[in-house]
Amino acid sequence: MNKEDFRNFISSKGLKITKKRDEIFDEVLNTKGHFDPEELYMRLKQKGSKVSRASIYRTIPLLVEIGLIEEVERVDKHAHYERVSADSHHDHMICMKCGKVIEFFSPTLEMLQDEICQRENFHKIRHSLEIFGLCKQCQ
Amino acid sequence: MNKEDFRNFISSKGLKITKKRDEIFDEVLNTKGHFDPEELYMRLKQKGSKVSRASIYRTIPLLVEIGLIEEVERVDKHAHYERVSADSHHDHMICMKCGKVIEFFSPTLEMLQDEICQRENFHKIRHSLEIFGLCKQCQ
DNA sequence: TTCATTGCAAAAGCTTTGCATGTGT
DNA sequence: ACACATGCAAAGCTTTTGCAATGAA
Repeated sequence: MNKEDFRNFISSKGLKITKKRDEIFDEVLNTKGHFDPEELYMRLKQKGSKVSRASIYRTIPLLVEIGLIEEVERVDKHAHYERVSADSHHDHMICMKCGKVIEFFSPTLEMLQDEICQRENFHKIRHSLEIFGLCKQCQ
Repeated sequence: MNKEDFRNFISSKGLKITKKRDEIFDEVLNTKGHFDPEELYMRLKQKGSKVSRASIYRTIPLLVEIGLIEEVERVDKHAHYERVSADSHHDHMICMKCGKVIEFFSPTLEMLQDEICQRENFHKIRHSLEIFGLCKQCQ
């Protein structure tokens, strides 16, 4: 996923390539870990961008549609997103008190899932595992 | 979990056993599957109850605390709850073509998760595993 | 009597939308 | 020029809260 893909996608939908969309795309591309719309907005503001919250909210669905990000979880009452990176799948532990998200990856766990799917003749494409509980600090 | 437990819990917290709390408790006890606060409110209204939304919102945390229900997922932008039934946890395979849901349970998988959480000092309360792909028929 | 509880309506917080203006094609 | 995009402020929704009245212990 690079800017070229993004632009082709935008064009092919009959939409327009604009400065604001570019700024948002770039910022998300540079983002590691989770973010919510407000954080994204603030980060752009700090960099001197003049985007509005409305544009953030209007662009996020496009980024989801093109597969750049996905909605992870609504911890409190707002949405959280995360960049999809083909090379680094991982699962999540989510603290029910402070909302912290701990990413982890377990090859054994992945293999186990593959086995279970084989047994059921289910062709696995992707999965999502979220463990809810209390982080070290909040217990 | 029965009304006796509920009343003891309420009393032991120095709170009061009221008609409204009873009504809400009864209604949740009779609920199968997921619900959100609005649905619960409407169902009570239809049965002639005079509860207010405020009481629904104020009582739900008590029901969560006593373990009658748990927050399942914020699908859209509002909270969803589900009655806890100790005997039947399971995970899901979801067919991306026909939408079929296959439930499964793997003790090994559960144990593995417990281990991972221990390693991170994360106190696990619940989890949700969803595998997306194609079922036997749809491949 | 004494606090907790309730309902109401107002407030709060996140997200969406109408509209006039601006901009890519 | 035309259609889509943008910002702003207002509206929408779910959830929370202050307050006066009510009710349980």
